[in-house]
Amino acid sequence: MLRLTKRAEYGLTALVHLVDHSGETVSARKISEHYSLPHRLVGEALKDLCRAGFLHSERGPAGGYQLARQPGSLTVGEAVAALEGAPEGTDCEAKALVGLGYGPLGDLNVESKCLIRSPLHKIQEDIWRQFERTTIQELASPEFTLLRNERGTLQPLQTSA
Amino acid sequence: MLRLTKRAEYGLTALVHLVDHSGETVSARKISEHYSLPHRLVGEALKDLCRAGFLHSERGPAGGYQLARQPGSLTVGEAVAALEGAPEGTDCEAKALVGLGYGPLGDLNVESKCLIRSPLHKIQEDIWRQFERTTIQELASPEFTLLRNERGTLQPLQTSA
DNA sequence: CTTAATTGGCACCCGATTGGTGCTAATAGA
DNA sequence: TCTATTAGCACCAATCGGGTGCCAATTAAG
Ligand code: SF4
Ligand code: SF4
Repeated sequence: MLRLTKRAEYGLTALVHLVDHSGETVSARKISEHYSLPHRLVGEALKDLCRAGFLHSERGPAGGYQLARQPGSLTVGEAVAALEGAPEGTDCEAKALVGLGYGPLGDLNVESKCLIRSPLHKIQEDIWRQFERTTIQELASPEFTLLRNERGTLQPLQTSA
Repeated sequence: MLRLTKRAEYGLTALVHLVDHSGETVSARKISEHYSLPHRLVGEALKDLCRAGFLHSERGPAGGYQLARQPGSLTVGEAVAALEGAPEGTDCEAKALVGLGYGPLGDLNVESKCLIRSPLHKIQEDIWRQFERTTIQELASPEFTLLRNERGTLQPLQTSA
């Protein structure tokens, strides 16, 4: 129920690992052994991410992968879409308005103009919007989330205890 | 990929329908016919919601279901958990802190203290947190979302166009 | 009392999805 | 040459999920 595929999980794990080892060239085997994952599947996920242009690959011994984009600009949504496909084209009038620049981008509540009243549809939209505004940088280093919310209502936990 | 089950979809649809027909007793057949859904599955979903105590049921002809709770206090998380099960017990130290009252409830960013660095886990948590703070009232009447965000950064879309 | 329409509960089937592997080619360092 | 890697794709087996069958219990209507 409501879970990402293993392929997506492995891909995101690999991405986080590559963020943490920025600059290095890491092979699929290294990553799979580090997290005790089936190395062939990790390889498949990395291939997907490479095909999508998120990684540089190098063959041969001492080959492997590197990040090809800034981790702060690569969103979870893009990664998941590359790994297991984006949800079917959910285009409606409300969404078109966003694309045309009406209303503030990012955090606007599209639901207020939702036309087809399918609760499932709205929820899918909610999830996907969250994916598209979450970067793998935030995934790897949660402290970056605070930056994104500088204008929001979120407050860091008090560690005084 | 990353989708709710049909059972959850039908259940949420039925809940929204019951919100819109508050006070009435609506049968599974009526709902299924209204939305062109397989009526047996809608029935199964309604049974789940009834077992969870979210609905009152009445048998016999002219029987059916009614909401047993205020739609503004019944969250999507509760409904989905009853319909297709909650995610496995994701309890960690960071979450325990929330339960003990450290930090503001609701919108705090638990990730800043996340111990096990599994990106999948964080994402599941993100989604589930959103579920738990979304009520079926908001699902049925999006304008209620504005109320919830009165202190937030969200702005309603300009309908001037 | 009989009938019909509903909820309640559960088992079962079948098709789709998915986790995982096999196999082969291309690349490149030692 | 040998080996370790990526690239690509097909394929299998197990699980999951949508949907149905079946029957009992309940209750309104005739
Ligand atoms: S959920 Fe509503 S607002 Fe969002 S794309 Fe679908 S119809 Fe449009
Ligand atoms: S995602 Fe992190 S903070 Fe949330 S429950 Fe899991 S370990 Fe705890």
